[in-house]
Amino acid sequence: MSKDGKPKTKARGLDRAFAILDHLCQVGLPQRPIEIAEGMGAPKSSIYDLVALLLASNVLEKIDADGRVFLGPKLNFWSTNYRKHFDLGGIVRPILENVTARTRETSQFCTLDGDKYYVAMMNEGNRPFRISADVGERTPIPWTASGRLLISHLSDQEIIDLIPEEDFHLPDGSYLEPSSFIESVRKANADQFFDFDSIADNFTHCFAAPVYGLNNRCIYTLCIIAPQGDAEKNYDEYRSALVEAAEILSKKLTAQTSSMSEMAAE
Amino acid sequence: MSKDGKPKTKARGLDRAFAILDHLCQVGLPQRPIEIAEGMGAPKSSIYDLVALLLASNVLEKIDADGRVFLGPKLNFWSTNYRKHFDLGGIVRPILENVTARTRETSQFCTLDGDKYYVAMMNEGNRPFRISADVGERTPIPWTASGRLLISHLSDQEIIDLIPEEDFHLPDGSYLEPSSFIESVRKANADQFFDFDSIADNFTHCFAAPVYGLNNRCIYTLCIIAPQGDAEKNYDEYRSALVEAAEILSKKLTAQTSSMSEMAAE
DNA sequence: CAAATTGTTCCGGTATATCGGAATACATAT
DNA sequence: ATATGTATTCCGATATACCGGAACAATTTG
Repeated sequence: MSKDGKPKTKARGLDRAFAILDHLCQVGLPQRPIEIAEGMGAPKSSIYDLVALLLASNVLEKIDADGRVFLGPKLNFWSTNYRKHFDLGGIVRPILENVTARTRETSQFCTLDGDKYYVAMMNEGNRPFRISADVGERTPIPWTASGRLLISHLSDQEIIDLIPEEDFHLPDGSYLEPSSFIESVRKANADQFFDFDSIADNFTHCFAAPVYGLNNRCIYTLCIIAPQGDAEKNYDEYRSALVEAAEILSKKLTAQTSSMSEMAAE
Repeated sequence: MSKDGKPKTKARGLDRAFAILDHLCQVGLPQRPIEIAEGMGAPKSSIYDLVALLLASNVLEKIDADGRVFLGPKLNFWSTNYRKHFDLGGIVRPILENVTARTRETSQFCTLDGDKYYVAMMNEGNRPFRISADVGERTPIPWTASGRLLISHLSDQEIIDLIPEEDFHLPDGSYLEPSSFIESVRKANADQFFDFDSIADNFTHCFAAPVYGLNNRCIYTLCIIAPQGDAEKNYDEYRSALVEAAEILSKKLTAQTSSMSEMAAE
């Protein structure tokens, strides 16, 4: 590290490679190596190297003749194995369907990726409307109801450290005080539930219930996105549907995980 | 590189990291770093390093207090994005269900990972029985009907180079001559179809039809696993059901890919 | 067709990742 | 407790990956 402000340290290939994958997720479209390098602010030659390596292992895939690449089939292979063991998909899908059947609203299965929230699975309600966040799209934690639950195991300081300053600036331009955000986190944890009028639009209401994994940490949430009128009218009904579904899911998922580690321990 | 037979070259972190993921897929259970190192025949200290890095980026996940790790939630995030764009899942699932509805047999969606075949999606038939290969399990290409189609774009030499010698030894102990395997590959390609009595057991029959991607390469297959009696009785019916489904799927998937690359090109 | 611009490959110096082996921590048996 | 065995961390030498910049190729523009 040099004496002035520039750390000037070489980035590790692994981290850069993963950053490429994250970058492509964010862009959501195939890109050429140079676009990736510029988009990430990374050295060109390194990105060319890494893209070639990732193509060779099929972690990236060449999409067109112009050299654009995107997430590759190897990821599908790994995730097929991941999902086989935790069986997200098989377990979660019917539960979402059940929630939507009971409430007729759009239901989602959400979790964290680093310091962001994302929707891992979605089940459209009977009268679908444009949802703020699409499947797989990373969204600032404070913008979401689920976010309150997903970080409730952290201390105040850890929360402050985790969440980037800019994520407290809500999409409507207003600023959410970290302290009042943390208050809502504590309340969500106490209630094992959180709901509020969506801050991404002004006509929907979000309900979120925690799904617990090992050592009772909330690792996923189930949530419902409903028009505010419906939400008010059916509040108790929706809330209990969601909480019950989340409890069932917690049991099923922890059963999975513990049976797997027992098998590993022979 | 030393003078005797030992190349003695350091492995690149990326490749080893990916090898760790592949190894865990193969084992199918959480493992401790030392088990991974020994299972892969890799240097211990390197594996400890890499496992720590992969844990930090959530590509691996700590499963129990003994330090066992397994595929992590980051893979789920990436694959959520992968699947969102290619929408395997959304497109393939109903097609498999349709095939199974028409034939009442177990249907599968298969592809390659490196020099091995695997089942990426499965739909159990109305009277399920134990299938030879589970979802996500890597199987030698020559053991499968789909394998013939998935490599049919390769030259004879490329096929020989790709497939490890030992994969021509079938599970029943017999040896399949590469030349006669290649013959069956060429026939499969000409027929755009392949079927045979399963070589993993002696009571099922496998049908496979090609799903084509860009430049008309067979990148996936649809297949049916049926009891031999049923297979014979309903041969034409099953075959056409599968071929029709595969054609529909080819169209849908290529439409996806090309629309994506058009968007990227603005 | 030349010039300018943009995209890709090549190359070499140096920061650093890999890996053998030693040191240490942990677990189990004596 | 002590001994024995196993798992993990630490450490340092050196092979090599990363990256700046030059060379080269492709594409667009005048």
